[in-house]
Amino acid sequence: MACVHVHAKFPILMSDPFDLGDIPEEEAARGPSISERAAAGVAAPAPYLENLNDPQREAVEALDGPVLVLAGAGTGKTRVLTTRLAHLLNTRRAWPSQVLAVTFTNKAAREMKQRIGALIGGTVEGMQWLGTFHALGAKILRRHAELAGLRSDFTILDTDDQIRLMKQVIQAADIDEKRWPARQLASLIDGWKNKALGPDQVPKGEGFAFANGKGAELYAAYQERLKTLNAVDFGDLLVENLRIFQEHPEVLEDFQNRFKYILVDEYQDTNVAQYLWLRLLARGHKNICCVGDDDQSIYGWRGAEVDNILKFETDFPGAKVIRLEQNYRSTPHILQAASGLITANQGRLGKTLWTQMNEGEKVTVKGVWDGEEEARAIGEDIEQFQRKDHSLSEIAILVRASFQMREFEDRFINLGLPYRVIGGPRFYERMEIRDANAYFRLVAQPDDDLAFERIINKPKRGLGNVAVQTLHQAARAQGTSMWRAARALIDSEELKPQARRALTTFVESVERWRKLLPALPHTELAEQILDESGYTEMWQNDKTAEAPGRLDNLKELVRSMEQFENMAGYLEHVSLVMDKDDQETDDKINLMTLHAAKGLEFDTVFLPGWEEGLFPHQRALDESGLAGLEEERRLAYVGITRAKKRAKISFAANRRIHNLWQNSLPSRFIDELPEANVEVEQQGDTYSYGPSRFDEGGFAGSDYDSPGWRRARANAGSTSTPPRRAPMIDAQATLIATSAPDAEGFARGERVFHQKFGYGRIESIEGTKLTVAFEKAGTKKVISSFVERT
DNA sequence: CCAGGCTATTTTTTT
DNA sequence: AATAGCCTGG
Repeated sequence: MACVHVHAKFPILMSDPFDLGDIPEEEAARGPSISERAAAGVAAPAPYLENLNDPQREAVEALDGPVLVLAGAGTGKTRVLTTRLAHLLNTRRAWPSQVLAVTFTNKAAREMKQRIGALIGGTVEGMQWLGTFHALGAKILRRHAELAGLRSDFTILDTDDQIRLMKQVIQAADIDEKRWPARQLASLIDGWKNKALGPDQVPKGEGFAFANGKGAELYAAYQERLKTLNAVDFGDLLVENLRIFQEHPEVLEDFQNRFKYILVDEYQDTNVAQYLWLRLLARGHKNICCVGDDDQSIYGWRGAEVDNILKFETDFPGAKVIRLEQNYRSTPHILQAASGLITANQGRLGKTLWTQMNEGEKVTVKGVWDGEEEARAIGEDIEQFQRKDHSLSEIAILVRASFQMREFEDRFINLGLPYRVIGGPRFYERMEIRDANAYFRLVAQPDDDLAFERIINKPKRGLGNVAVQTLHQAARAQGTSMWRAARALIDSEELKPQARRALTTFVESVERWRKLLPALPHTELAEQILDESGYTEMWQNDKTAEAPGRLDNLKELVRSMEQFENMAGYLEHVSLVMDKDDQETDDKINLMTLHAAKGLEFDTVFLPGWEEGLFPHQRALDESGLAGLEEERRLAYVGITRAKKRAKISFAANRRIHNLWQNSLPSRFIDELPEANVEVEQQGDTYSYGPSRFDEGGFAGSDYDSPGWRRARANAGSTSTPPRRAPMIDAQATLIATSAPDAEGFARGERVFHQKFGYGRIESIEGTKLTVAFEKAGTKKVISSFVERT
């Protein structure tokens, strides 16, 4: 073994004897020798430790046993994580290949690799177990695929494939796909997999929730279909791991021995399956370190269990809990505003964030007339900042729902302010990219039925529904894939001559490409496939506005394939990594949802749309009650804590949602902000009214005593109008949510008053929606509860 | 097989 | 309002 230098920069990774994929078990279990470890201790304290504060350093140095690092916003979480890892390697506690480091997103994994590389120098190639839960799950599953009834070249289906497959399963079970949409089943099954429940473990009640009790049955059928397709979905990547670990203890033991140290990022976002996976793997050496912040748990709706982090100490006895509370990001006002808000939540571990920074500006709250004015006001603010040399890329607008973005985009285009939208549809999700990938998949994996079906008639080859159905039946009858069925069919008389000819050409082409697979560089082959299949041509002949963009994307796709060794490598990447990292560095305003903002920071953060119903979102309240409300509040907390210097909250009195004008109340979160850290901003000529707390305080210039306003308040605060559903009340009998009342008592032709549009006459009524011909504003659709009888 | 019209839908999003 | 997915009729 190479001699050991203990410096911050040295080629640790080159000497890892375990770096070579599969290694004998006993060897894997052996760490660096005693003398090596002792030598490490003698060396001068590593320089990277010196820049840490006390708790940070403690978190880095507490290498043994379970550790939970509660890292508040802006307290140097990533730094601790990466430094800890570097320290681990540097002190020779483990070889890089013996450390399991898990993140949620590919972005986080990339970042971690980069930063570790910078710390210890050189490459991080030896860290073969650094990645997302899913990527690591896939890696393990590929090694032991046969134990799960799969071949190691199984396909990983994305959401789209999943839903198409479920559609087939639903149809096969003779269930009305209209009444019981595949989407819904998909999310149910997803939820079950997040909880690590197999088809036989689905709780009775939940299985009943779909297709009159067929839920679990369909789940089982779906799993069966996956197995025949030699495919898994995202959830399976972990669930199958769990199954293997449970059924084959020797395999589990192998991994337990291998992973001497486990590191987990964003632990508050883990779901049950991930938690079980970690717990099993950590049972070996018990050196597991989880980093997270219960106050930033905002993914409950997709299976994350805040409970995991809340009960860490119980799960891992003897766990050390370290709190990182010194914030290096925000000013005291911002920090206190956020802290004050989050104290309204019940289930939390509790942290007290503090900072050494100077006081700074208070958080501002502004009420505006409607969404358009909100965009106008923020646009003006930004122009002001711009004049003071505030860089645009240090400004962010964080919205609750993406439809809010439009108003800002419109406004910015108008003002000529450059902006970028973060998040949104991803590269690999675009239709043309998926189509291209389906071609590649079919070539590389002949039995991939979903890929086959996707492109069999794309471009149109005269193989329509009839032909596809025939193929389906043939495949099912023979118990093979559609590809094999197709090959058999072209030698038979079953298809019409036309279809038969088309299918023959198609099959021959695919076979030709398949032969080229080992011979030709995969990028060249990709180009050839796209050309010869007529796929490129299809878009060239398409005269719609998107066509040129799609062709560009295809070119970009082929270009980006270069970084992979071969087609198989590319396909694995594409199924696990749905994002593409091209980080723009231009000076532009950042526009994104609050969810997308987690982990980011900006000098100035605008937080528009703080209105009841939008934020907290009505649906979160309706569907998850108090838990939903608390998650919304954490989202607000995340939003405020993104700001380094300025946080600017606003709310509108009127907002158009789905073309309906809604009258809105300021968000309850506004009232929960500590008064001392908030400044109410007013625009001189703007009609505005204050949040309830400011009611008495004299919020000048408002006429919130109008009938509409009174009515709106009454509506939100009481159940005087009969609610459609029972109002949600929590244990303290606090009203959480009431659903919108019906349009009871209104009649056509009646004269009404609306706060925004004035007087008008009702033209028609559909449910709670009224079409009203206003005297000044013209005909509009409005919600009945915001209209006052005159 | 395709076009065009109809209807239902519209929180957040990763892998 | 806008859009996407689905069905029906030619």
